[in-house]
Amino acid sequence: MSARQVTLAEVAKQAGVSLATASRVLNGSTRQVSEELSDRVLRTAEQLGYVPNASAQALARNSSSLVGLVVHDITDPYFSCIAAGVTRVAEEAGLVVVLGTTGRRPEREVELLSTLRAHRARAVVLAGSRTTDRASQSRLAAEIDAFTEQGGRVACVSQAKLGTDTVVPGNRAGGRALARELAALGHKKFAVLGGPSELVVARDRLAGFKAGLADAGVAPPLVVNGAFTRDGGYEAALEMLASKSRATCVFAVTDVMAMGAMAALRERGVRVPEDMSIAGFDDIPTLRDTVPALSTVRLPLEEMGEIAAGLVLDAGGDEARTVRVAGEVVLRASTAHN
Amino acid sequence: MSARQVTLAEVAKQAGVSLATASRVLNGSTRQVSEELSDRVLRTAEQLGYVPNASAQALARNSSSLVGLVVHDITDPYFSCIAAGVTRVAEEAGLVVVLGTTGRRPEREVELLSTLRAHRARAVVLAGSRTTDRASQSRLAAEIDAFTEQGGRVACVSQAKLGTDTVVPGNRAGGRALARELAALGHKKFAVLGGPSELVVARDRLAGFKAGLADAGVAPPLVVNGAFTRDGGYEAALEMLASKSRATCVFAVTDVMAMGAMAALRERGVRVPEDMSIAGFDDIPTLRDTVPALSTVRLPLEEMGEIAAGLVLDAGGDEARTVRVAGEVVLRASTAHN
DNA sequence: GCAGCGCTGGAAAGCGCTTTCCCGCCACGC
DNA sequence: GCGTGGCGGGAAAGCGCTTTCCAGCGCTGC
Repeated sequence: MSARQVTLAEVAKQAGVSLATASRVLNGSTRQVSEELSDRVLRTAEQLGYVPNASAQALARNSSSLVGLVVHDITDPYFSCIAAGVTRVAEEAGLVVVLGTTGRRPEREVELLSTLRAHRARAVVLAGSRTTDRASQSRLAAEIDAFTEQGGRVACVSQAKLGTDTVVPGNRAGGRALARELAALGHKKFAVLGGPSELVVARDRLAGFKAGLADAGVAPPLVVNGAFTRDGGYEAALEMLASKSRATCVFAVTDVMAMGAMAALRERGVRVPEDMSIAGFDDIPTLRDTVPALSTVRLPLEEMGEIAAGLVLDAGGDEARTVRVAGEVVLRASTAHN
Repeated sequence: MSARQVTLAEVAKQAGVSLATASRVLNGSTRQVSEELSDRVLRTAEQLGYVPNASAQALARNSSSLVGLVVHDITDPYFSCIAAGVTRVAEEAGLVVVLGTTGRRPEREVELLSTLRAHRARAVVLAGSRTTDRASQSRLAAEIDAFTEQGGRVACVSQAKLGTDTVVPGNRAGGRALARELAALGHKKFAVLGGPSELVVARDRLAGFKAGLADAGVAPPLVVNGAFTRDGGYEAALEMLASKSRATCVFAVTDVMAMGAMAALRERGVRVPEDMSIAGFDDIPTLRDTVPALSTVRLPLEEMGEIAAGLVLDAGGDEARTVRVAGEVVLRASTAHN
């Protein structure tokens, strides 16, 4: 037990140099160290199995090698893809990712940010979807300020307007383009399975979709709201069916919701796409294996994670940068002509 | 900018007490502090917005509030479910989860463990699958030793024999039970899409499956190895079809592989389950939405994550504990009588 | 020949917290 | 009345590192 951790001081003594020199060698400061000493230090460090104490470094430097990542639910493919992108970039930069999950509770987001601040995380990627709730928005904004004032950087995925770097998917444009293509298939009556009305992402996609229908001269859709999850889609689809709407095409604002909706349709004996067409949004990887294959608006999820991590990691200017990524409509077997 | 972080010293001065007292109040040491002072400290801390510096605490206490979680690929539902379980428990315990992804490279696992050690992580959950490669095994074992000697705890999911706490799913038993049930459906010729031959999990499941077939007096299966991924399953299935085996039932050692295999069968016009039955292992959540629904061996993935986190977080005795979780055969639409 | 410079090495002052040690105070027992 | 012990409070010594500051040295340039 307790084979006391090797410290820099031990390495220095062993190598016969000062603490300062050892530190300079082992972390590559701006200062030069003669090759001879440098070698000696490197060698003894190696031989003693020296591992720097990250907490001590963080304390001395007043900045750690931690990058925060806040998501609602890591089992949701949307988030796990973004997480993959973020971790890849962070790990390449020699940083370490701290994963926080909110379970979709806005106050958890604030707590997590505060924890991350306590840990002097260098940066945070907020991948949760923004709500329109005033109170939680302002608490979040306060935490973000506290975080940035302390020298940390914050980037958001798909939630602009917080004064931070942001990766914004073309939610509105994607919804609009999708609506047009669906209308072009000849559908006249649409339904939308929307997310909770306070979620900005859901609202944007819905608004875009409506605009697209309007472009095509099609009547506004029936809108049914549900939770932003697979089960939410399932419930919403049942409700839609119960409403006796005559929709021939339904748009779920999220692929996960669409999956739930398809399950509901299947159970009720509604054939896709013969009886009803259905489309989602995001193009999560699991879509590849659904039958029929789901039409959707493709978002480069992992890449979005990478971009967010990139934004948050390179110093950048003072002002908030925004990177827009376009969604691409992908029609597959789940949507047919009407 | 730089609204210097509030320190304990400032709180103490402001409240008119010593550093020691402030510390004792704000972290609940064994020592008592009079209610009056305590109140004063609490109040000023609140009012100044004091957030303790986690690095400093970690340094002073020589132990942090970090818990490591090492997985191969966070987008794989198997791992993301385990991750969900681990994060839930960790967050409840007021700890913070550090996510590391290996991309299935054993040496990455060692690197990550070393990083985690540098951060003085309190514990680590290794969710990757163990390989049989000697060299990487011993390097990993060395890192694990270093980690535990430094006071950290390590738990593994599904990889026993490393001298650590372990959550072991009934891979062998599950495979065996599945084979029996499948044989009971009347199938005589089986194929198995196995993972890479050096993965212990894959081998165990395969071995169990073979044993089950033997129990039922059925001939040994054709085994095709592929990567432990969706695409690996796809490729393996194609290879199996090309081999002209007369198998009527195929077992993929992983649900993700089974998904890929189903895609391959679909493409080749092989109907499931009419032409061929197929079963997987794990029961990842996405299975709910495949058509036909996939038969599998259900593992309580999130719970396994919770158990692992639980093991690693409560001190426990010195000796390695092992928790076995049983797999439960779930027959669904993808398997039919022959 | 000497002031001045650039460069390398080391001493030491922190970084923000925890915890030991010590001190003074009070209640108690004799 | 005084020694004792318990208890609440504070001073200060670290925890392991980074970084500033200073000392020494060999050069260059006038």
